[in-house]
Amino acid sequence: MIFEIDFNSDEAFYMQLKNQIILAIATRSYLEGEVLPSVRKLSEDIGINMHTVNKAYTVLKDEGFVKVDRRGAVVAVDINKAEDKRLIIEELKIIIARATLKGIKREEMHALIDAIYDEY
Amino acid sequence: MIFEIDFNSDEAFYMQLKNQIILAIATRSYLEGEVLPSVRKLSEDIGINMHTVNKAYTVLKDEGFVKVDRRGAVVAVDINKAEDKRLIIEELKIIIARATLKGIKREEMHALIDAIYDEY
DNA sequence: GGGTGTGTTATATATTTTATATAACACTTT
DNA sequence: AAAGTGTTATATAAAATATATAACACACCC
Repeated sequence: MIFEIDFNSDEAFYMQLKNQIILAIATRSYLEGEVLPSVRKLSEDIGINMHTVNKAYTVLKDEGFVKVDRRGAVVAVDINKAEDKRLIIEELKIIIARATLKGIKREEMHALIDAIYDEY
Repeated sequence: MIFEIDFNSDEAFYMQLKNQIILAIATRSYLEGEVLPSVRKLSEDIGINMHTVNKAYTVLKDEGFVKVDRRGAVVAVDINKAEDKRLIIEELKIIIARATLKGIKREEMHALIDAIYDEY
């Protein structure tokens, strides 16, 4: 799996990487129990600092997507945490507010959701 | 309409305000053509700096939700901008990746979407 | 016409966040 | 033993965020 940092983006590097890893897990590019690349290896591959990769891994751990031990960062999704779900719904409200105002009707949104779920 | 800043949140003040204003527009608390509170008034009301409110307004302008003239910031949603839609879809992919991993199934997501659309 | 209220711009300062660099530590695996 | 893990510590630099004070150009109203 190749991750890529957009150095011109205004999104923080660690956040870009975190999101790409979440997408990789959702699309089964990484399976439960698999070990992510080491912070040193990945930082070299994508051209950012080791500590920035480490921050991405730490956030992924805090958000319940991986567990980290001496072997490395292992995919381990912590499901059914009420707090996670609440946060997701809050973010959904905002993005759908934007979507409605930008002319995305309910039916189109459902179609988008289905298309995305089909990839996961 | 009352906006409120969570001073303990790790989300930037201008971003909190920006999102609350978008929600207010989506829920018809502010209608097309209405003037938002002045930057000075609103900054006093919610307890943050004038320039921070101004930044929220500027971002809302850049994202096509208001137009700003000498009268103030007027609600004026710029619909059907392809770039806006593309960005929304990108963000949807990430949030739905998180949702699926956290156990939110397709049917539940559709239900959530409907519930949110019902409020708009 | 003068006062008030707009957004806007400029300058300055302080804090926090982000990113990088180097080094070392404790532990595991080979 | 050697190499590879995450982790911690320290340091530095740049960018983002937030605040403060002041002024400007314009619109509106009494």
